[in-house]
Amino acid sequence: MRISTKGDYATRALQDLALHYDEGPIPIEAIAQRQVLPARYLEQLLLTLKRAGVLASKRGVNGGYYLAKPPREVTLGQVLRAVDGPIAPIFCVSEENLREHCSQETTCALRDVWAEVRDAVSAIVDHTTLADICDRIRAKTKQRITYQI
Amino acid sequence: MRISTKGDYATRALQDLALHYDEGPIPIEAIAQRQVLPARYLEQLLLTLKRAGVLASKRGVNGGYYLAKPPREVTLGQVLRAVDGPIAPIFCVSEENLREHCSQETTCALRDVWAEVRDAVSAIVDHTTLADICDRIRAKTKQRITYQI
DNA sequence: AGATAGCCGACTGATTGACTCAAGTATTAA
DNA sequence: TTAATACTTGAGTCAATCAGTCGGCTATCT
Ligand code: FES
Ligand code: FES
Repeated sequence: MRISTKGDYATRALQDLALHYDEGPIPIEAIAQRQVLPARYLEQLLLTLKRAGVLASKRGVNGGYYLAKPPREVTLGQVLRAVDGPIAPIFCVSEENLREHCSQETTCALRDVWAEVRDAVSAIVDHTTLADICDRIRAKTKQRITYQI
Repeated sequence: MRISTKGDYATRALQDLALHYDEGPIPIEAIAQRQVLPARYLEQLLLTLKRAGVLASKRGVNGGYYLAKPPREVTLGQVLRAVDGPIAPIFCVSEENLREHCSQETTCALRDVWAEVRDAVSAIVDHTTLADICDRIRAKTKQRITYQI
């Protein structure tokens, strides 16, 4: 039940871009350094995120990537589905793949359980937006500062 | 977010064993045929399940595998953790691995989300027992028969 | 003794994961 | 107009994991 580094890296990158929303395009290299991610690898992740409509980009000097929509409108679910596939833990409960049926469906109750799992995970990632992430980080940071003083 | 074939096959096999609880030891080959699974592969899965305390076995003629505990006391979580690793979607929220910390923890709100996901999945698989699975199957079958008549 | 069936370790092939690289194109600043 | 910047594209690499097989051993029952 792991998410891949793609999902990990992509969400970290988006978290970073959300924190720097309104600062114009941000180059891959800047994100990679702040989040400590391999730049050339991140490159292709951001590209697929762009193709998925989550990101937009600007080339050349002062170019970079930026969110195509405000942080409030981007969910983790969109990001995860874009870089990894569907959320479903097993093919026979995938939102796509509706044609392909499991041979044992009639005598198998596991399918229902996997569907529950899928729905539970979806419920979380589809309701958590980048804005929520930012809020949590700011809350954390504030708390840390308060205690430090 | 996929479960591997190990998790898939193991749960299918246990579902089968639970349905045939009280029938004494059941040979691998019988399970493999009923559930349409590769027998030699299933062999090693059942063995790890035995080492995990979920199954017991008897050798020789009329031997086979059987549940070490009644179906009511075996959860899918136990099975999944035995054949695949921990449920956590990412290493930094794994129940084990408590020493290893993520470099970015203080400026990363994703960790909390992955923890939510882990808890949501755990809640399902740790509360679903093989007995629940059997009940569901029997309910399904009954329904099917009712409609067929 | 012979048949059955689990136990154990090793081995393999294919796929996927996690990257890296080279060359190209658009944009801007000097 | 040239140079620098930075995204775009496609291909290539390397290792690990996955999914499964195989041979031989040991225990048990008839
Ligand atoms: S695993 Fe697909 S129906 Fe049981
Ligand atoms: S991913 Fe581990 S703390 Fe953010």
